Amino acid sequence: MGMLADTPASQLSLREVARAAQVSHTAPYHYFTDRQGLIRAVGVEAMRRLLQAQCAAAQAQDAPRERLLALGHAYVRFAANEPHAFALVFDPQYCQPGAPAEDMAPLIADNEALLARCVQEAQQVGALPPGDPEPIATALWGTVHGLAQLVMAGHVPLLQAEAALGALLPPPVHPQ
Amino acid sequence: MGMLADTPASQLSLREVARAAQVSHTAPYHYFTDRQGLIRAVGVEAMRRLLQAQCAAAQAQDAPRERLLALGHAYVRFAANEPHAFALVFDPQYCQPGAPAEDMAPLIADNEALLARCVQEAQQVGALPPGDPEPIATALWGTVHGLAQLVMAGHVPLLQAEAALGALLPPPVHPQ
DNA sequence: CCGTTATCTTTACATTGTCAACATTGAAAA
DNA sequence: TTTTCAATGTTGACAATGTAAAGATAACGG
Repeated sequence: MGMLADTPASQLSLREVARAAQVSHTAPYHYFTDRQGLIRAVGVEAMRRLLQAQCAAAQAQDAPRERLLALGHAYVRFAANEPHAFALVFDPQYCQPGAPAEDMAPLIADNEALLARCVQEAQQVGALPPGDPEPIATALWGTVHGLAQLVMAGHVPLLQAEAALGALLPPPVHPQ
Repeated sequence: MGMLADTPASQLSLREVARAAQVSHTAPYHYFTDRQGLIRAVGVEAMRRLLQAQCAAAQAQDAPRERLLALGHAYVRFAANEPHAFALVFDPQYCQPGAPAEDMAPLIADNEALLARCVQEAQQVGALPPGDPEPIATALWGTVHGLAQLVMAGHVPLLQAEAALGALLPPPVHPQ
């Protein structure tokens, strides 16, 4: 019984997934305590993929500024490609950060560490203004997160979002 | 019959609002075609309030950079204070921008115009880099939108988000 | 007076999440 | 080998929901 591979939307019904798995409508109750339990599990799985996409993108770039940009692109692209999964990861109704699922918390920590590391490297190279890296990291997270959300909702096309990403990070000219 | 004043969450049931209005559970069908119709109406109302909050904040500031910051603060604060309303405005399930409700479209246009105006004024004063204002506006929208979303979801406390907002907009020193 | 319109009700139905009460089955324990 | 027991499933029921159809009531303009 290996469902979870479908994950169409966030508002799937227990009975639908049971039907899709050719199984009676209460069978999922032996694997998840709740409808929320099922959806949370799908959300954790999605978060794992999101983090992995960012890691891959970051490792593929050497220069700190390009690494930071690649991180943002991966974030936005993941949201554009798997909007349901992305929305689930950040839906406080299912995955609230106050009390994250046991297996969700380390993923969140890893992701924040990855961003913090990239921000500091970019600062050391002068691609970001010096000073406390925390508000800068928060602002950048907000930017990519907001662009992802706007692309998902259809307010901004993906290309425009990617262009905006590059426009905000200080212009690509090395000073001198 | 003037309900709509309650608007607790986005997942309210038709029958609940009917009960709250002391009315049979199908009475709302004479005012809204659908459950979606009801929620969409609430969303339009919320968007109206969001736009008005931004206008008020912008008018209260003279300097372009401070006006832009005030705009962002108003945006984030609205999301923090009325998360359900904010989430509704940007929930593509109810208010999809591809085919916005008739009364939603002008509000969106007004909001984009307001941001574009503030961005251009900030550029003229040197508070933002020159060049095509569109990607800059998109990036700034993304930033405030993402911070709003992260505050709502509980990933970032409101104070931290406001600090990040200030940290991203180029440092408050006038060049020279 | 008659017809129309707005407003609301009652009744009904399919779907959903959840629970309780069994069945089956395979492996560990006796 | 027999017994026990947890894992995995089933059937049947319940309340709540969204939606539809039909009718009731009142106001009001011709």
